[in-house]
Amino acid sequence: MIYRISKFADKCGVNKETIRYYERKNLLQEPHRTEAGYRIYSYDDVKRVGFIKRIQELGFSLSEIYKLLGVVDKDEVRCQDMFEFVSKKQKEVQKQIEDLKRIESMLDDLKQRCPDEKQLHSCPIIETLT
Amino acid sequence: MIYRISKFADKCGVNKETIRYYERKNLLQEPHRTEAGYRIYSYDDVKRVGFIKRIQELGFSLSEIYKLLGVVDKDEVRCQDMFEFVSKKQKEVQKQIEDLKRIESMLDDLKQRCPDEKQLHSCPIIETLT
DNA sequence: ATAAACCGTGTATCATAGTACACGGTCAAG
DNA sequence: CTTGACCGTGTACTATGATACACGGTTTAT
Repeated sequence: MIYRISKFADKCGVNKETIRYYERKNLLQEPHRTEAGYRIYSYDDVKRVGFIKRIQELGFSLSEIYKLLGVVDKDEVRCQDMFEFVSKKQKEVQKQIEDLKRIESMLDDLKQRCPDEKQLHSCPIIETLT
Repeated sequence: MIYRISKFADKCGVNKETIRYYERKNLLQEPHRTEAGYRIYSYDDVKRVGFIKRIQELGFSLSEIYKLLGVVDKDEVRCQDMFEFVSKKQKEVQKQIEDLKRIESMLDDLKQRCPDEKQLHSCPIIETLT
């Protein structure tokens, strides 16, 4: 199974410009080419893009994924390194959750200040924030 | 109390380019000018930038703040509108928290798959995601 | 009087994650 | 054998929230 870029992008569920973009960003190594210079991809490449997309959904940026792929591509100590990567990201996500919870309760606070008849009063939210 | 842009930006705790940027984005109305064309600001403007910055920290984007300021600047029904703005943002933040919690538990799942001696095995995280 | 500090406008740049388009070559079907 | 679909490269553009810089005019301090 060998694909040219359009079919490959379809298989991966992404735009073909995204594939070229990932190549420029070195998330995908230079693919083999036909004699006319067309990129050709294998099913392994589909799996790699799948990996990128799934880990991206877990909150990793492309530059983090680039480093992570460096780990994937080397055999030594990758298990240890992956564990650390994931642990670090987990801590970041936990912090984001805490931050958002604080914001959520501040928004709730603001709502509590509103009078019951919202037509009749000056706005305490604006006053609180000014 | 009247300020030119540098002192004004200092009072607001932002860069003066940010002030000009907010003006371009219509978050600040066109300021009065000296005869030489220099922008001049009052203490009310400091309060307005303070409002922008505080509400930005609550997760509102500048384009949302732009709409919100439209509410602030009109007197009618602003209390009702503010309440709705804040409620809508609160729901968004709650959703973000839920999403991040799901991600956090997925990251935790991945960690659980790791063997105890991280040197010795192939990496289950990579296998799971591939 | 002159240098330093300040202000104006316009444009460019940063990071992030792509998307779009122009221009030209290649390939397959009718 | 020509048309349409596909591919290549390079460049520009999207949104977001600023930040920086060049070039020229103004104000302030010494």
